[in-house]
Amino acid sequence: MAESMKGLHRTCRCAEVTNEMTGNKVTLMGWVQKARNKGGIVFVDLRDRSGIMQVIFENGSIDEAGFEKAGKLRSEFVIAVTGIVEKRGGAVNENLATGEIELRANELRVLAESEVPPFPIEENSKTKDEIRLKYRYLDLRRPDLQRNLMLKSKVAMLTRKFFAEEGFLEVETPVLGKTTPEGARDYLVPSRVHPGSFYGLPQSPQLYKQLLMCSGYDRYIQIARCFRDEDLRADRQPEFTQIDMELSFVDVDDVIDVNERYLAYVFKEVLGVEVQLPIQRITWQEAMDRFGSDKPDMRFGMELHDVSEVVKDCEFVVFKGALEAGGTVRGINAEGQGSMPRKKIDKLVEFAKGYGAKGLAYIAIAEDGTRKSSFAKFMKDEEMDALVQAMEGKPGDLLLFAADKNKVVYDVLGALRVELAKQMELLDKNEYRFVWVTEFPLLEWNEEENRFTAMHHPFTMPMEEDLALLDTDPGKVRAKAYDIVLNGNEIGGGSVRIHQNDIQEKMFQMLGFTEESAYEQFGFLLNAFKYGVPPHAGLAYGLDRLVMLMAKVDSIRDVIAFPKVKDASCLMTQSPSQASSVQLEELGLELSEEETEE
RNA sequence: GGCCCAGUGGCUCAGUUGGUUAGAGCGCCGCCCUGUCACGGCGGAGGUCGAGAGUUCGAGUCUCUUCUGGGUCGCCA
Repeated sequence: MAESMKGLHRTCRCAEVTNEMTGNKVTLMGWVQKARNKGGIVFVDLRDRSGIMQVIFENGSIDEAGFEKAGKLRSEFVIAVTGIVEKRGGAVNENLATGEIELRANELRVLAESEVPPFPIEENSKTKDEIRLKYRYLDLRRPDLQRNLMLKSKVAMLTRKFFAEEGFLEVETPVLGKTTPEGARDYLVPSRVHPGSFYGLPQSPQLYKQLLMCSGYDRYIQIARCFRDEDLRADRQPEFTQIDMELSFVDVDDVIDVNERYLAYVFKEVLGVEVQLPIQRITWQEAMDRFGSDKPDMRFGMELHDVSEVVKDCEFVVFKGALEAGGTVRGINAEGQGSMPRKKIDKLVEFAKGYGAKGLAYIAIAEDGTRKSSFAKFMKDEEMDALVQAMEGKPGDLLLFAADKNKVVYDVLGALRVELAKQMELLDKNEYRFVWVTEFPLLEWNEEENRFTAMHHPFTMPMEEDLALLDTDPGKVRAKAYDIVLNGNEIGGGSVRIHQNDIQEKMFQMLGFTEESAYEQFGFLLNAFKYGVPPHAGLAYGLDRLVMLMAKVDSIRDVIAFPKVKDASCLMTQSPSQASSVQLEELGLELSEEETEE
């Protein structure tokens, strides 16, 4: 039976009781983590988000009724205990911050009883996600999730503090906005007042922050909710949070400067990690050539080697064919993996096929220097020697090669490099290696739509020295766009924006917009730019992804209080759910028969 | 939309070439226990093996379909 807490005030949280408070009378409130009833004495581990305090109930310290109540405590009961902080009578528990003390209870109130929870409320849960997410309110009681959310809160707090001190203003932008077909799918919100019309939820506050620059706000920041109706991943949720910023009268270096100081500040304050400044910068092209990825993990080597020149005269049709088709042959050296069993290599080949490879050629070098290779029979001995040498292959190494169009070669070897690093245990979550990737291509050819699309977004400024290429070879134009990459994860990205009408018009042309369609979608921005737009640039971080790495967890769900599952539904609330016919009617919406049957 | 992995008491798992009554640990319930903290002792309850169909004398085990969750490719300006 639930009792009232009337007349009681919580003194502090459980683990905020210190050794110095010995002898003090305190009142603690929290959840029963564990009750150990020894018959004449009852121990209770009392838990709240600070941690655990052991409470001891003993006849004499507490009245008969209270002692009897203590004997009936069960896991997850919510209780209030008043008592005296004492040095422990028994052994010290070194696993607890409060391990040298305990609370001798004088009074106990059961504020709420609890049913037996469907899974253990404990650290390092082994319970499957499905159950944890259905009972997320219980899952969130677990210390690791509580730590993650506290960490996230701290990061957000320090972010606001840092940027405020740097002269940034926090401004809110609308969640109900204009839908834009470019880029990710928007979530649509039907308008009741305008039947048949829809708001779009923001994929990011991009256009609004540029307008704020037009309006003279100079340095803007927002911790903004963003929405993308795309498929989920371990590091992607349909609803997520960006640390979004924009600055006026700046160029690439200014944005990078303030942001690397920000990262150093947050990592120092939160994790005690020193980030060496300046953070290394590499161009997109270099990232692709060396790591096969635009978000290279710099914690290990295993860089790509272009061996096209070395194999250009060989008779191996796979290499020959790729080169003749304008592609390249590149390889990586998995050092010390030369004795990898055939089965495991076959798995790597399958893995590579998942990234578009037709196959994977390999040379395994045994400790005695003998080679096993999938393609030696097509090669002269001296060609093999040259190839191994080009790859810096030593006895005990495994050399893996992809031959194809450049994009495929990059994708395959880039993914393979990371996969091998995982298998070889080269990835240490305590190591934080940042890198700026700069000079991204401005445009990307879209096979499906048979046109260029913006790699970043249509307002990204081309590099001045490449402007002439817009007419001759648009695919080669580099942009003033940059990503901040941490341990192989894109944690943020941004660009200098176009603020010149002629360049913006050209850009829209390249993307296949007519003047009308450009104005229809982005007219408010283009008009705003007619009235004096400062040069501006910005950046946005994925806060959840950043915190995920800081918390050293593998899923973004572990740093979001109420995440969604793979099909973007919520196992706890059962959202999304059907709307009533009254709601639909008000919105002027009608469902097809197929949809109503469900 | 494609591919891969998993689904067996509340939780985590085992279950052999298809073969009697499906097991374990933890948790739960009852009794006992005054220094436990992975408490201990004794006793007990608890299972449509995700669902459906098929093969078979016989299916947790094999086949097909389907559902749920996870990972991933596509997608994510």
